[in-house]
Amino acid sequence: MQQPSPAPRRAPGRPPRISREEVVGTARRIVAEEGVGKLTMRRLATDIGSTPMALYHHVRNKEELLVLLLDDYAARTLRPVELPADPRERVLAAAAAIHDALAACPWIVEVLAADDLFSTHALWFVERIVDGLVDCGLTPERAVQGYRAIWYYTAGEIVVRTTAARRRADDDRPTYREQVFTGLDPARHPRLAQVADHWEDLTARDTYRDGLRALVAGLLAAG
Amino acid sequence: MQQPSPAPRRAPGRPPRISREEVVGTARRIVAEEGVGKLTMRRLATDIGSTPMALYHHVRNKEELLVLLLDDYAARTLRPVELPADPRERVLAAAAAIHDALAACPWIVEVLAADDLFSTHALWFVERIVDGLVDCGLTPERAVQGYRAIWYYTAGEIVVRTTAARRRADDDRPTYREQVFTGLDPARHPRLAQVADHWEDLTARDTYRDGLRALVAGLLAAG
DNA sequence: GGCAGTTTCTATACGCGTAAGGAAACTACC
DNA sequence: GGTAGTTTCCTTACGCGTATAGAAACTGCC
Repeated sequence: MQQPSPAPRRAPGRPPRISREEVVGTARRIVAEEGVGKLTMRRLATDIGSTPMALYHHVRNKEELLVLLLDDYAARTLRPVELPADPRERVLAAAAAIHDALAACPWIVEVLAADDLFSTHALWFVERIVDGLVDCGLTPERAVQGYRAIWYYTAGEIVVRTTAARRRADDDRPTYREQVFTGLDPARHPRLAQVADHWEDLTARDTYRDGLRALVAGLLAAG
Repeated sequence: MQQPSPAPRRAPGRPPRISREEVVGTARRIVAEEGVGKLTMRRLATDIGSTPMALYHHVRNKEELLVLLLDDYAARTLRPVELPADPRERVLAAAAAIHDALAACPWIVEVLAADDLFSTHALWFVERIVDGLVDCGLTPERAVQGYRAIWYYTAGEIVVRTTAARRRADDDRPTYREQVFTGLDPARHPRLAQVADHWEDLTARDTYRDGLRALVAGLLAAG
């Protein structure tokens, strides 16, 4: 009977002085304290007490670091919670939970544009969404497609809104939207001209849940 | 009776040697011939026969250049077309037209995350969508919110899909998705485990129009 | 002609992400 | 102990976007 493999025999090669956890943890601190704009590989290296290129043995590149940061964030904030018993409401609540968690930390926007399963720690919610859709009568296949539609809608909402907000922030010139509406020809675009005055208010309003409800209703009706 | 203002009197200051149109046009050529990855301010400057910083008098920064490029692209491809008479089908067709045009040039993804009105030249389609929703019985306000939901869904679909594709392209390691699914615990995530095998196929399928149809149906039912 | 005023272009420099290559620190085997 | 192999770390360097400062080329007014 030989030892299977978990022998704690030291690995060959130079022993590491920093760990992936330390990299991610320090990065999280920098982001939390000074914003994602201050997170550079060079800064991160000096904070850890190492050199920039040393980081690349623990993290493939900066993008992967950001993905790990998002995963870390999800692990800390996304916890299984009490969800409604009614399946449709369960879908809505799970999607809204993901949405609100992501919307609360707007720095991940670029990472967000990642994939449909953005984090292991969000899997619980994904499961709840797919499960709820199945309980509503969808086939598993259609439930997955429904989940994807919800994810597109959610990710799109966050990406569009936060990048628009960011541009407004570091940019004092008039919005592209404003330019469009001032030069609007009521003859060619009567509907838009009609709502031009309210547009700003309408877009400022948070209508994520309304759209989500409509999307889910449509998905269920189609299935 | 004095001349109103369109006197072609030369403006003061050093006469420009390059124009914004030339900048955008050359940028378009580079992108078309060698891809957006080859478009750098330095390369653009040498192609024009100028210096990098000279570009910044005609374009605020690279992001604005990309926005202009997108606008230019929209101007060339988005033309008013024959749309269905039925208002709901009109909404679907207009949204799909925007979607297909954008999906066909995946380099704009970051720019896409811009705003709800991404280009003057898409206004015609936006008008058609809002107008169609009103004709379906929505109030103008709800029609605008409906348009925004459609835009979120559309932009999200494109952003998510193209960045996922890009990552797969310049990355031979297993997908994050694959990693997640291999380590999936059927006890905790029965639904996901159930569809794990089909997931790859399901996500490869283009379900944009299905989701769009569901979303619009839900929007109309709610209004 | 000369002297503002205005606009455009150029030179230089900074910090960024990271590719390439070599030095350093360990294990395993002789 | 010596040598080979392996992993980690450091040094250097490249091209990127662009901030800053000043030179250059024009107009209008004296």
